[in-house]
Amino acid sequence: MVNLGLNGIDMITIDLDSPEPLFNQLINQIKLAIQKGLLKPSDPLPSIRKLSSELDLNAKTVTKAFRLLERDKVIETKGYRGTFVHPDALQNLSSDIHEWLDDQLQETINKLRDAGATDSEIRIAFKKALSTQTN
Amino acid sequence: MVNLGLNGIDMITIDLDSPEPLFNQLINQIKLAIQKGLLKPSDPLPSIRKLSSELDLNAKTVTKAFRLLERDKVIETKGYRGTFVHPDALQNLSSDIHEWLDDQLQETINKLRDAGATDSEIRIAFKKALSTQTN
DNA sequence: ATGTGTACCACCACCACACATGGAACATGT
DNA sequence: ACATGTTCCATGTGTGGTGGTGGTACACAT
Repeated sequence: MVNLGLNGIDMITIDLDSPEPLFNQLINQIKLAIQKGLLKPSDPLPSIRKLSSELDLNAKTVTKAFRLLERDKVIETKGYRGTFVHPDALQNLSSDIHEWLDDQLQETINKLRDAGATDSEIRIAFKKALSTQTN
Repeated sequence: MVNLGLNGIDMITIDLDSPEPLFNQLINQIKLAIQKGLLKPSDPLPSIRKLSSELDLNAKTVTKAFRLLERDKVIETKGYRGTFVHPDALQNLSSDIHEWLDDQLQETINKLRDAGATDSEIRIAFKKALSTQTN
């Protein structure tokens, strides 16, 4: 369990013993800090290297969290200038693509099942379709 | 490599060293025999126990092949009376749901990817959707 | 030089699944 | 009694994905 005081405020809590993936914990903690107002839009975030060393995580883990947060427009990376809270972060906190993902896949799977496909066959076809690159 | 003479005709060839799953080889061999006319509609097939012992396969493997062949209406199991080639087998030989399966899943996955979803996220959502029972 | 994000290499532990095996029991009908 | 398909128990092996770690290197700008 590691706490990080950022801007003089304790906001990041990582539990190394939790079954929850570390990068996911980090994502949720940052979102929570923004929602609580501890981090405001356009505020600077610690660099990947600083966060990884202070939280005692690998840089790759922090990088992964940042990459996903940026995709969802919760943060903004500006190259050598560092990473910042996205101006519209508050609006994008709840924009979860996961529910939509679940619905889409559930719909497709129901259709395939109705056609008589075995779950095993669906899994195999799914693996094949996913491994097919879209290059 | 095992050959089975059925009705005095060699028609089943199983390669134990092939990467192709055994149950799949069996399915294709039976379909091929029907297509070639070596097995005709309403012809009787060897029992699961006989086939498994003569081909040196486990009964479960043969059972799996038979179950899938029956789902596709290529064969017909009549309980204690044995298993027979389906009367409409020739029409159902080409009814491969696999191509359709591949297309459906590829289409869905492309849509999800375009929406920015990670392959990992897609996999997680897929697993969740598949584990959701339709009872 | 120093710091930023980013991209690649490799490795390990864990877990879920596919495939196949073995054995046992059941209901069916002859 | 006998043979049919069916269904449950269990085990093992191999494959492949995930999460995480470690290191190195690059382009960028101060």
